[in-house]
Amino acid sequence: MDSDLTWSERRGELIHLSFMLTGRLRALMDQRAAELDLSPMQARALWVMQDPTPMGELAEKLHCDASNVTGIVDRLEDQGLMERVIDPDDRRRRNLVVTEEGRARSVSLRDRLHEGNPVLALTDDEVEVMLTLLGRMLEAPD
Amino acid sequence: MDSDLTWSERRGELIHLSFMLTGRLRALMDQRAAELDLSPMQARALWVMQDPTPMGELAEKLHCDASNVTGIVDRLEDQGLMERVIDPDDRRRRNLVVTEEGRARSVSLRDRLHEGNPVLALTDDEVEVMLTLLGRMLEAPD
DNA sequence: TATTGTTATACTCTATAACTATA
DNA sequence: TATAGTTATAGAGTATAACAATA
Repeated sequence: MDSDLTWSERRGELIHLSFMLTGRLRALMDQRAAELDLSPMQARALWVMQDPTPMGELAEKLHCDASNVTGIVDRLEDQGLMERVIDPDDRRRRNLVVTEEGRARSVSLRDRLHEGNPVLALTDDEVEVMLTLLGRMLEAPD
Repeated sequence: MDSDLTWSERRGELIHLSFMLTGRLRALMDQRAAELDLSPMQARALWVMQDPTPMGELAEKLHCDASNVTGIVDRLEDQGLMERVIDPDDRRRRNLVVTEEGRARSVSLRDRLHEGNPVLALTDDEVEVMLTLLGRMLEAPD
């Protein structure tokens, strides 16, 4: 069916454009993070964190191996932005807690991510539509 | 104005969700790339390339420093996926050309990026809307 | 025995600065 | 002098495998 081919092509185009947007947003995030002395992964850790979060759970949220999280959290701890707290119920587990300073840094990052964000090109109505579509794309399990 | 505050919050939510989608798409890209023996940056280079592209232009498209491109292209050349061709009009310039094998690898990657892509959660009509909105977000200069 | 997290390793990515060769 | 690209360097991210502590 011809129209089917067209739909397929449209989806291909959408996938391409979504990766182009991803590249832009990544560049924006990394640039703003660097202004705040945060490496890309440190920034993403602060971005996705909701304390308390065990190391392994943070690894999942960052889409990387658990062994990497050790170093990333080490450097965040060095900056006093995060703390490891041993879970009293399971002493193997380290619950990550964002410090007050870490939360302040996270808020600064969030504010800076508005400036120059491609999302600002949308009208208010389009923002609503986009929120709905993003919600549908993200509701599927990871 | 109250409604203004709401719009601002909506945009904040949209920015947050767009970065969550970015994280998902990055993980998907890196995973599929690895299956094809491509590092994340090698995959992105193939993804954004449109030959012939000088080194510096590829650096811009990858949002990274020009010095990094040397190594990335070295490794792509090692795999026979790309070639440096000295520009006859300006012998300082190296034009990058994707080889036939490189193009095949690129097509494989594109095909694999459809499987498990969050974009598949959208209906055909929603895809059309999303294409329009993405186009508006990306039309502004980088 | 299984799980949580760390360490060791080798490779890739990263920006900065100094360099080569062309223009 | 200016530009295109490379090299050197130091730091950060990456997966794999082996390990420690705890369950």
